[in-house]
Amino acid sequence: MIAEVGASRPGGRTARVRSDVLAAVESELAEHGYDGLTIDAVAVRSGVHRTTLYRRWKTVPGLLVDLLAAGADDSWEPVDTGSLEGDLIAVNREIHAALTARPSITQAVIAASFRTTDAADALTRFWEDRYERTALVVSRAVARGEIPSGTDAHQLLLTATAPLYHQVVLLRQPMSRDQADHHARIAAASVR
Amino acid sequence: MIAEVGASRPGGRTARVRSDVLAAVESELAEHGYDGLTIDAVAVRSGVHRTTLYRRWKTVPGLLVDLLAAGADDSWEPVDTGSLEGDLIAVNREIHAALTARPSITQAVIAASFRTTDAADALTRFWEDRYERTALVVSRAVARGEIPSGTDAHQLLLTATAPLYHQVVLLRQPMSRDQADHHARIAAASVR
DNA sequence: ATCCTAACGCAACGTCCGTCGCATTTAGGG
DNA sequence: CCCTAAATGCGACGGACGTTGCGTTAGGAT
Repeated sequence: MIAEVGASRPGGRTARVRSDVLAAVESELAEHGYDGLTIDAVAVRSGVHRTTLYRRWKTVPGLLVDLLAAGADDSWEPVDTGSLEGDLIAVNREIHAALTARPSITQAVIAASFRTTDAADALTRFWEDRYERTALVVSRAVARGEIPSGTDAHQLLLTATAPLYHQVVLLRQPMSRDQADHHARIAAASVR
Repeated sequence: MIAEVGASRPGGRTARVRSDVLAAVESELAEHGYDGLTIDAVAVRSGVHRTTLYRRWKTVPGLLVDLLAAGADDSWEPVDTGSLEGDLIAVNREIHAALTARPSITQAVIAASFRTTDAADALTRFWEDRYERTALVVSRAVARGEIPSGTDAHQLLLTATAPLYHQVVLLRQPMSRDQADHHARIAAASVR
């Protein structure tokens, strides 16, 4: 439904159609925002027929999920700054950048996740993967002897990252990079 | 558009229609969830005509906003437990209850806020009001001498409450009351 | 008790959205 | 180079959604 993995005919026109469509989605998103995102508009802009969009992506959330998948880096790892606090700050700055980008694909997918269970599941899986990978900063800190070995990685990452998401996505208020750093420091200090 | 404040004829049938409709919204929400919530279904269940719903509430998000307004307590105040940590735990438990209720009106309004700017604005105003009132726990703690007077109330409340919202609403994973308490304690400890 | 009009009920209409059947193109293998 | 089937293009259809004009009901004031 989403990925072209294992598709029987992934090359040539099919791939071209996909990239055209996803590019159109991003442009439409930038111009009209999520609530103004329409399958028809994407079809017109991309030059791909409506029916094809309905067949391959079904819904607007489906388009955004695929856009997220196309942009996801399978080899992503949290940067190693040499300290837990530094690592958490780096993580928060990445999230900050993703949420304040124009258009923010992350924010669009979040919005989409409230409309179809498919999108909700895709986003949940994406985040589970990301939080799992990010847990590396905790095990590195344990290895350095910065924090005790029993530390709950997820709770720690939640303390660091949740305020950022909450402030920007749900409270819909701006958050400066300094504030994002601040919450990373609080999280780092909470486990010392 | 939303509130009946200052309406020219708020009594009798009009009020009855409103409560019938809002009750139907809650029932439909419980049975079919937010994405299954339809104006037509609410009309049928409530016995109120479609046209009336479109005229008074316009959209599904409009219905949910009014439901939120109807349930909002204008005299709400955070409970005073005698300590900052206790107060924050109490706040988090209220949020926890609101998010895990079935149906959770809060979650439904959050979903609605991604569809219309009206709903987004209403939710933002609601939360601004709540966070402002909740800042009382911070000033009480300052008065007690628990924390320094320059403490940023919003950042502190963000540290305490954001993990709860993030885990349940965005990550869509369960959060125990103990975990909610835990994050309240971290927040309290972060300003000592 | 009577009147006025806000609020509601009702039916019909137009539009938008998603689907379906069929024709056409083209990727990928023989 | 040809053949097959997957993928796309195309037009039309049906249904859901929101709107509009008009008639009816009932709240609130005189």
